[in-house]
Amino acid sequence: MRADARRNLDKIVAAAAEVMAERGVGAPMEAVARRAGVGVGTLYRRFPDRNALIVAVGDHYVHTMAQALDEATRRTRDAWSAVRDFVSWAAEPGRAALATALAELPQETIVDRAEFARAREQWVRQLGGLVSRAQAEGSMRTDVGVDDLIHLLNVFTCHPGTLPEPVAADPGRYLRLMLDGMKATAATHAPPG
Amino acid sequence: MRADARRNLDKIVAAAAEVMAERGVGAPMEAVARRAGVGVGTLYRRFPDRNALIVAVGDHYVHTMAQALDEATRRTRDAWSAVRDFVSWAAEPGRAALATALAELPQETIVDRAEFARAREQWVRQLGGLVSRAQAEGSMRTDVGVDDLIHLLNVFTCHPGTLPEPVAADPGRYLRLMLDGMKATAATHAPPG
DNA sequence: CGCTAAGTGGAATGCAGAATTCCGGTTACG
DNA sequence: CGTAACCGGAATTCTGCATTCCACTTAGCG
Repeated sequence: MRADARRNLDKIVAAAAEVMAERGVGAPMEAVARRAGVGVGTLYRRFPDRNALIVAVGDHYVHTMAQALDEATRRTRDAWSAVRDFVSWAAEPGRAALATALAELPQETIVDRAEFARAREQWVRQLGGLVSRAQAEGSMRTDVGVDDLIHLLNVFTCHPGTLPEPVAADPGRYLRLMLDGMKATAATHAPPG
Repeated sequence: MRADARRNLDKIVAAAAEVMAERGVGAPMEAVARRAGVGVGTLYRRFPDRNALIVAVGDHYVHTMAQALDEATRRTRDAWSAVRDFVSWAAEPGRAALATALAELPQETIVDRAEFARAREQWVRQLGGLVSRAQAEGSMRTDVGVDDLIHLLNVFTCHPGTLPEPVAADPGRYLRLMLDGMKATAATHAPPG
């Protein structure tokens, strides 16, 4: 594969991640091409159909996510701070793009891609471990779980286009509000059941 | 106006509210018609264009909202509980529909409808008063405001289609988490500056 | 009960925007 | 330099929605 082709391919995946975050996985192929600074022809040569592109974005996402989680874990002593750090990182602009894959793909095509599933499962478990530790350390409510965390991450991070503008502008602020609600001291209500 | 026509008109507004909540104000007219159980012809006879329909939905929304707020305020002594009550009410299934109007209309057409603007302003102010009282009573963080509350309501209540399924299924749970994060005791961070 | 104006559904039409193809023109690199 | 690998984007086809129109029903008056 020629060097320039390789470069374009990377640009395309990055662009696709961004565009799909903004407009959903069904975003026009041409929008992706334009954002990547290539022609539609180039896009189609590399990714025969939309699914192929989605798969690429999904892989990219899962990989990046796991890596960030690793770092957050390694950097901090207490679990709660690590969770906080990771969430803040994930909410940063540009990261948003990646989450779309996670949010919308399950219904599409990636689910049955073993490799993707495994990678995703890995970082979810990793985050889950952190949550458990935080709860064991008594710094996090026990009536919320990893899934809640992930869902909320998705809510504030996917489809920025459908979010009220101020929220889209600083999802981190709201995510942190959410985290404050998840702290052990914040619990006011009986656990669900 | 014939009785059956009247019935259909009501069904249409209700359906439009639902559909617009799910798919945005630009939702296909046919989808609205189908949901309402009428033909597109009927829809167009009553509402010559999309705007007319949006206006109807918007009015319906604002009116319902103000009323609910009234009740919540009247029913409870302390402001924080009233806020809680109102938010819970607004998150109930079926209510979601209405919020879209608020979230997307300003850029569209309704803004210049004095009546709508006034009604909206009224209930926002009303909720704002509640928030101020809650803060004065020391039960709510002072680094968040009415706008935050409204934005979050919109996030969890509009476009249920773009929300992760569990969140769409019970937005109230997450909204309450959020409220817990807004309680005075939950503040961990310096107010934004 | 019968009449008719009011009301109805949905097929038909027109169009905007997106998907996908194709190929004459470039460019990396042996 | 030569050429196989790449490009961009015009051209064409496809899809989905808005909007119109009219033959068919029905509420409700006399």
